Amino acid sequence: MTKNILIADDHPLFRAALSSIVKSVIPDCAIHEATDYGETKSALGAQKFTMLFLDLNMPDSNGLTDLALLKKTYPQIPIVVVSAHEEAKIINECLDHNASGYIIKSSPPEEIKSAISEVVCGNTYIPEAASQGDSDSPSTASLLSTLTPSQLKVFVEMGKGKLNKQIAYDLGITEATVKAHITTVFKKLGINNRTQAVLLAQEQQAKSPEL
Amino acid sequence: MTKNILIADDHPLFRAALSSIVKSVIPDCAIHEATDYGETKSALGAQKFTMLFLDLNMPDSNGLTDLALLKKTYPQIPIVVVSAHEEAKIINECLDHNASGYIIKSSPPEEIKSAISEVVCGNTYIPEAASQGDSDSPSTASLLSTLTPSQLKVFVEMGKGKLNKQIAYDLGITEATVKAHITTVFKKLGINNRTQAVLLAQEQQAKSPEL
DNA sequence: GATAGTATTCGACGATAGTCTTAGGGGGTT
DNA sequence: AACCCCCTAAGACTATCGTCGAATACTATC
Repeated sequence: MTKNILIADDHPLFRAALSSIVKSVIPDCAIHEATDYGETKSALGAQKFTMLFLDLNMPDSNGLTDLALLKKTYPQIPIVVVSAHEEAKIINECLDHNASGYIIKSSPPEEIKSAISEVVCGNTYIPEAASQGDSDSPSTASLLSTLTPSQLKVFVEMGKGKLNKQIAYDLGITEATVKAHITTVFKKLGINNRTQAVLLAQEQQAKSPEL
Repeated sequence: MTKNILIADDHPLFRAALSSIVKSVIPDCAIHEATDYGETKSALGAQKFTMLFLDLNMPDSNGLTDLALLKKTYPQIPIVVVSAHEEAKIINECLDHNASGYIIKSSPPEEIKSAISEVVCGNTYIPEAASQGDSDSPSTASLLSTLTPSQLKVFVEMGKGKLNKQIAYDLGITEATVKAHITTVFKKLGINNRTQAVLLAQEQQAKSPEL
């Protein structure tokens, strides 16, 4: 069976480079590309993919929140996060969100190859930089990963500064339902109003800044 | 007359280096140091200073917002912003806030010396990197600089996720007054609710990230 | 001194946010 | 079947937010 693979990155050169590496590891595959988060969502909705390479630094991306949202929507698709960052914290937060792997953009092609090989076999690839234990307090990322898909959607929209009424309209649900989700989200995150939610959402975005 | 000069930076080595340069340019001066934004405020309140070197990346700093607030509180004290950033946008936003100069941390000592010389003469020092014109749309920074001191204080507290009641208590005014300020701030910034204000405040902080 | 503009202050009032309770339908587990 | 969780949603209620009008005061400019 031909495997559909989606590469989501706003950098054309990097898409091409990653694409050629993927083809060398998996000759029997069809590679699709997305240049921003919107295209990524559309592509995932249009057809089935067996793997997704996701850059969290795309122009319209909400960072780790997007990873969480995609993973909730398509839990069966392995997601390999692609980023310039090497910090163990960020890598671990991605893994908290059940990413199947993490590729540092500056890695040598050989390392990227082995990472892809691991993931296609169903394993998780973790760069050496993330080996240090990081289990002090429940990270924001792990808190966010306890949110259900609907709760995450509401959280994301709330993080954009929208009113409950607007969120309800955009998501096609009632304002009462939005409020219900928000109340649950607040309890799960240990906060009690929406400005703190916005601060949390921003904090997550700050962890995946531009190159 | 002995000049009191305040160096606010969280990096001990850099404070020492900058201090020695300042002394070489102005032998007749007393140099004081602050390691975070809180200490900076305390020092400015305790005695008069003739110049302030301000790092916007200190741990408890709110970035450009702090610069605006300090400049509103002590308009007569020349402030030289010290940062690792070289982007013209950021530099221009600092100048929009009436900073008297901008020193890029990686600059050679000679350039720092000439910058200090300019500022002590009452001139404004602008690094070459900021020469490009940048007059497309009214920047957030210039919008923020239209806020009065009281309005800025409320805005900063709001950006921390506080309730109006808490802001009122902290600033020693009535909740009604806080609300009135907030309404004015919203109109000036062209927004209509506090979550968008938080997003703007975060955006300002994002422009002075860690080294 | 008169005037205009603006900052600061505040109370009143409508709008929005958030909690709690209740409830029906769907999916999965034991 | 009984149980649990998710999604949805309505009603009622409190809290918080945000706007408006109005009073005072501080400019500044004529």
